[in-house]
Amino acid sequence: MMNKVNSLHSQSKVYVGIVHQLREMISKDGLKQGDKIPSERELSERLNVGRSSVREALRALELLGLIETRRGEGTFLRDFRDHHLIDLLGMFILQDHKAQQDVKCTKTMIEKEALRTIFCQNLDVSALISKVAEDNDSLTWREIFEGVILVSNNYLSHRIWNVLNDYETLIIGEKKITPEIKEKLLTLLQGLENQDKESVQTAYKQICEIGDQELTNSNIFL
Amino acid sequence: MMNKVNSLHSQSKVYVGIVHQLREMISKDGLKQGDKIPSERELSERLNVGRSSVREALRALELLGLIETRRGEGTFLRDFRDHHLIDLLGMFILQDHKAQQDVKCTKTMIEKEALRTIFCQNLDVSALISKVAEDNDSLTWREIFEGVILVSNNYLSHRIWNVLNDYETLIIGEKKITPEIKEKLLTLLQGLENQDKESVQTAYKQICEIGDQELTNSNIFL
DNA sequence: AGAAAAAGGTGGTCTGACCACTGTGACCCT
DNA sequence: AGGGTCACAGTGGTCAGACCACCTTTTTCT
Repeated sequence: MMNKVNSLHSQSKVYVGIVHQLREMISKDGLKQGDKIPSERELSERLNVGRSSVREALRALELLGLIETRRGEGTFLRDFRDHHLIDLLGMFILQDHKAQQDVKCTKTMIEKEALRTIFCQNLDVSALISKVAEDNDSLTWREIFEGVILVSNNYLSHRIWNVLNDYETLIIGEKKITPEIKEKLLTLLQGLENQDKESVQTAYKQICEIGDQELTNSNIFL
Repeated sequence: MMNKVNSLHSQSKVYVGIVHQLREMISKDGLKQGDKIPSERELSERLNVGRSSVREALRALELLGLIETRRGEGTFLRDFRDHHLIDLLGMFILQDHKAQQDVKCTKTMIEKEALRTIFCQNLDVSALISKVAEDNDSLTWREIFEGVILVSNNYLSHRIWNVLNDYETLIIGEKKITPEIKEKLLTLLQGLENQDKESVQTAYKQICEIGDQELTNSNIFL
């Protein structure tokens, strides 16, 4: 008898096939984060494969942070934002300076594009402005730009940005919001609201410069 | 008797400990890409763990693209830049939210950024020009823009673009290079070479419009 | 009814077995 | 000596079964 996994992905190893089966299963059954997936033994039976192969697939996904296993309970889907790709990759490619630079460029690209979209479509940033305007010291860099990108309404970019930001944070630590940056941020956001292209551009550029400056001071890897 | 892996990472699961051991082993022995790492059985013995646990760790790293296994030969380190970060993200993040619009926007963003980089740094695109200029009917859309992005020298963006392009191709099929587009492409590339910002922008915009038009004709999902 | 004990399910790990594939080296024939 | 063949050892790929530790649920006892 032909087993399901191999019949669909005949050239792959079993565990890779299982990863694919799992993905299909998740989307077919509409599983969301926090939902429980079948037990290892049940998967092993349903897919006609050994439990060790199921575990190889599951452990791989777990290392990536896509699933979470709780002994005695079962295996559950995690919030995809929580994946550990970053830690893993960082662990292995930390020494690659070019990679770091690529991360920074790509992240900046997404931020700029988000600002551009907001500007061109004149999207509402008033919520962000009041958030920044609040005298809140616990405000993080991530919250701000995550907000910006969310407003620009590109889910995919948001995901990618999150990954890149995690990576950067891992390497150089959390960026602080200084009063100086806060001021520039307000200028930027108000520029977006008032359709003042010039001030948006210069403010963003200044923010980046300040960030870079801080980066070179704190990056122990450079 | 206490085993090595658990003595160092007592709270972790065994396979996670093995991943760490492996990383240390790699840096201590100065292993480079292409080098062979010990066999599963030897690792199992050296670390005092079961072979299945070793395999769970190895399979996870393989799924990430950090190592490569060849049956009958052994396990080898891969080029770390070949990691599958993006592919995996694509597989699990793009699955349910089939936000085609997001894919298109993000892909366009990368292309524009690449063009901008090439323009600002005045990078050499003569190779691309001659490639397009050749009367070669087998020229694909992918080849062109992959070339553009490669010239811009952002590996990470390149990887992301590849995934997005694959995804788009899967949904709407391969884009054809019509003579009209070919002409615009040449205009664009020559604009890059001659530092003619205006013609680059308008040519790219026109290319996108033509592409969109074709897209709405052929997209069976819309 | 409430608490304690037992049972069943789940992931975590190890062992041993078998298969398919690869490289190597001994062996044989010319 | 040269060239080819073949058996063997090593490697990853997979499976089955056995424990263990832990959690939840059910049953049992007080």
